[in-house]
Amino acid sequence: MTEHRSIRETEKAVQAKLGDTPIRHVQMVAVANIYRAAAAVRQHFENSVLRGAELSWTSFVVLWVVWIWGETETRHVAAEAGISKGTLTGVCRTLQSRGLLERNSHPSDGRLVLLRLTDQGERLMAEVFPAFNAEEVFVSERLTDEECKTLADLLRKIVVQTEENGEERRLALLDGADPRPRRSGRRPSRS
Amino acid sequence: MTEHRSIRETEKAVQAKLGDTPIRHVQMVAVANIYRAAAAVRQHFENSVLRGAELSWTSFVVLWVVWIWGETETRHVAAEAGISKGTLTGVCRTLQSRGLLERNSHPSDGRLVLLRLTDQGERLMAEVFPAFNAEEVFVSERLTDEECKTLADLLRKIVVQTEENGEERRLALLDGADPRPRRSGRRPSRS
DNA sequence: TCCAATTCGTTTGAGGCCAAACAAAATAGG
DNA sequence: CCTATTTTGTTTGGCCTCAAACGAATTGGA
Repeated sequence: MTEHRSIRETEKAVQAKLGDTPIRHVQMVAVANIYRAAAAVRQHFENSVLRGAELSWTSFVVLWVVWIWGETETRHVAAEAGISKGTLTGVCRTLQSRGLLERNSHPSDGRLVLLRLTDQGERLMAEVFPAFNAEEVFVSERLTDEECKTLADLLRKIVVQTEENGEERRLALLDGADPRPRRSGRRPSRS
Repeated sequence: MTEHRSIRETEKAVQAKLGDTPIRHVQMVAVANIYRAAAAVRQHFENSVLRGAELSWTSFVVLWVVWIWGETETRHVAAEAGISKGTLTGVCRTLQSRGLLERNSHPSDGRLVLLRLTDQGERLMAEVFPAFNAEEVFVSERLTDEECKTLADLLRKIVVQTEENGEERRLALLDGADPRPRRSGRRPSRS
């Protein structure tokens, strides 16, 4: 499979490149591994359980949120699934066209849209979720239950840190300057 | 910011939904948090250090790999960066067009392509990497160095598990059946 | 009772993302 | 030699992804 260079080798190469610049290694390795693990896990799920159900990771997560919480406003679904509202619009379109999801407008607030699983969506999730959990168990097979808890706990601290202090930090880094626009994205219509 | 439902609430809702079906919760939470943390961290980095340099997460990782290891064959870069070779082709095109990366053919094996940073790429990385590491420190601010090591270690076990046993597992799950093609992707030209 | 400000979901534009199909090159085995 | 087979990077097709722009709807003041 994908063969990576060893941690030790990498550290040495980094040190050689940086020389004097002081680098905090443990944090570097921790963050790198978060991302590597997330990619590996996602890959495995998409190519095992999800492939059979013709679902991408994201569509599964969206279905999961709506399945667990019942009829839900899109803004909550986007937040819970960890995707932008624009992305959600597209994913819902796909799921709706496959007959798994239903979109209804809110009875009293015309801006809101409510999402609900169709019967077919319910049936799919009842079948896929246990298989999904079985893979969660598989990928964490080398961890004890206790270690899983520790892992979840440490990761939660990182999530909380970025969510609670991230925005302030980003502002501080800009130090008054205007944030650069993204390289991609919609441009102003005209001035 | 994004307000999530509490773990406890979620567990309760899941239990209500699943009722009898036995679910391994600690693994579920651990895997969910890996993904949540990866997304949160990536978001923070893209909107802080990387935004200023007009780099996406992936282009940064690609530059980083080539920076650390020097002139490298594309297949190694893709593996190290954790992206598919097709994705790498596109990312390289972007980086090359911005004058940060150079592509040279291998002197003795005509199939290979070698990647190298341009001087401008070198300069950019020398500037961006320390800032990047500072953000790695920021997101792990609530963890001690010891906890960072533990975190990296637990995550590594998950990566190793999926990389060493994932393929076999996926084959076992199929149990002889042909793997379904992806929903998206190139179709056979004609038969 | 307006009318400004806010809060939604959608659209837009550019890029990232993968697997499978593909083409070019190198290697292996007669 | 010369033909399979293998190994590379590239192309393709369909989706995901985000932030900013946008329009529709609601809310808050005066």
